[in-house]
Amino acid sequence: MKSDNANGHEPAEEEMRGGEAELRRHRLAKLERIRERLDEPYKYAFHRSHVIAEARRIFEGQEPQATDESPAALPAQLAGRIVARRIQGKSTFMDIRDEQARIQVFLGWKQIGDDAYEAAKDLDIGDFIGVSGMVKRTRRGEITLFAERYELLAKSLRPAAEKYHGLSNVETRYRHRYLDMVANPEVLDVFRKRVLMIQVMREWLIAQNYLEVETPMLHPIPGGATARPFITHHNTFDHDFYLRVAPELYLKKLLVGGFERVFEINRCFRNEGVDTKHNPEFTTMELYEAYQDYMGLMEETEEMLHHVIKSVVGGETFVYQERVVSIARPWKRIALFDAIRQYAGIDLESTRNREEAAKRAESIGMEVTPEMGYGKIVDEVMSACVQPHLVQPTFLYDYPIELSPLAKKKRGNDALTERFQPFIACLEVGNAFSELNDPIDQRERFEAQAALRDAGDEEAQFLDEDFVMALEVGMPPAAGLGIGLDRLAMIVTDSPSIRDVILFPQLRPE
RNA sequence: GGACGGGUAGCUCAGUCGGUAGAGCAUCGGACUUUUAAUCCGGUGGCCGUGGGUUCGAGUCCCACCCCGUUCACCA
Repeated sequence: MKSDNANGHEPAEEEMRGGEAELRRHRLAKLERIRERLDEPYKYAFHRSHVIAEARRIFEGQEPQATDESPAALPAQLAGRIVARRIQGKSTFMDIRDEQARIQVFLGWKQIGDDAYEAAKDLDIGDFIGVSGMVKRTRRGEITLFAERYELLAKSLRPAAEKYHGLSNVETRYRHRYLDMVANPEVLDVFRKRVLMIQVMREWLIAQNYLEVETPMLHPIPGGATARPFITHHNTFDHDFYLRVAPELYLKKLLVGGFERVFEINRCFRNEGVDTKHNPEFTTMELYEAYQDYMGLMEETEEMLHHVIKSVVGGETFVYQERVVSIARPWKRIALFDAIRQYAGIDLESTRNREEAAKRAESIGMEVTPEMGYGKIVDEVMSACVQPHLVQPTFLYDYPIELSPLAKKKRGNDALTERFQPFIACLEVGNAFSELNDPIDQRERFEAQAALRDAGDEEAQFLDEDFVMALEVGMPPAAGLGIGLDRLAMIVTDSPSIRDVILFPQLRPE
């Protein structure tokens, strides 16, 4: 059983072209030799005395002064992946890396013995090894683990990426993220930041007495956002379901049921285009707070985002794509129509007539197509003329009612809703409003959406009877907020593409 | 879906006017007992994204298609 299972008839070999197969054959031959020496190349465990960063830190702490006679040394057993190797006759230097740090390992023929030194020739870049010895500095000052013993912990059969340029092919980086992480360890930092960001936000919400809940991903009726859904099928019900486009309606049903502060951090799915700001599945945080309105929530949102971003970037300013962003409070707040007047130079508020709005948008060079309604025109002007100016954190508020079928009308202005969106570094990172809790109004809004749908708008929302029924049971006044966590992760990690902050972004299947 | 750019060795990339497909790194062999992008000598490694076409001859020119990126459209 030991030695006759590694000689090369695996299907993987057939998929490889010449050079790659040859590199793999070399490693398989080494694997074979290792087994012949009765050394299991895939170990079960290894006891580390320290992680590498810790060993380095302790060693640096006990280093003697330059005048001191005896050199400092730390006995240690460390483990990691071999990331570089410099063979020099009867001595060899290797760099090994664990999750946090790297360290140089010195293998000396005299120190580890002839057989072990010879066997070390079957080690490759990419292998995991465990090494016991003393941490000391070399003559050139490099902190180094001088090996007394080493053992192979796991053999790598695939060649490593180029040591200087690394792996830069974006398709390979996204399709095989593990290769990206191995070749470009700074990628780990991006995802650590993303994880920290979500963790800090969750802790903040829990500290504010929000209850974290989970609502369905499979929806009989897609709701809570204007978006095209994915369709899936349940076999025993013999019924189609939709992957959720938003958790909104379920979360509001929980307010009806009696919870007063709920949030959910989870995936949403939208069957739409893919680009640097959109992945088919993405992560949002949605919260709902009873007895609150949008202005109160705006204050809270600012406090939360400020806290989260500061915790992750370590200060009140950071750079996103070469522009300096300051999150110092208070953040700028501007009504959507004021922003349009200011940045686009046109007034879209004084008319609610679609044709007039189209004419004014066209006057500043916007293209307006026949199927665009009033709300859509406003949205387009905002995206084109206002959004590019919102480098510093800014809340836009009071959106036209056409764009917001789930938001409450603005007090004293039926044409607007009490809605706001936070923008940071010109990215839309969220959406919030005073939640519509009038079931009659809500039904009318859904009916307006149904009319849009009949007119061919595939993204218009469906009438959700159970949701309207819930409102009829009675929902307290409330404000709700959604934050796009992938977008926020882009901002705090200075990533130009959403794919850089999603571990396994969706690509066309090979 | 449109426009533009890209796809050549395991990785990073050259490839001129259409004339035998290259480099560095990795890998293999040799030298080397303190290197760190180690160095020196020698070798292996190619469906040039796929399929057609033009041509005596195509990595190179033409057509179609596939995949990736950017951007526009749509959206968060």
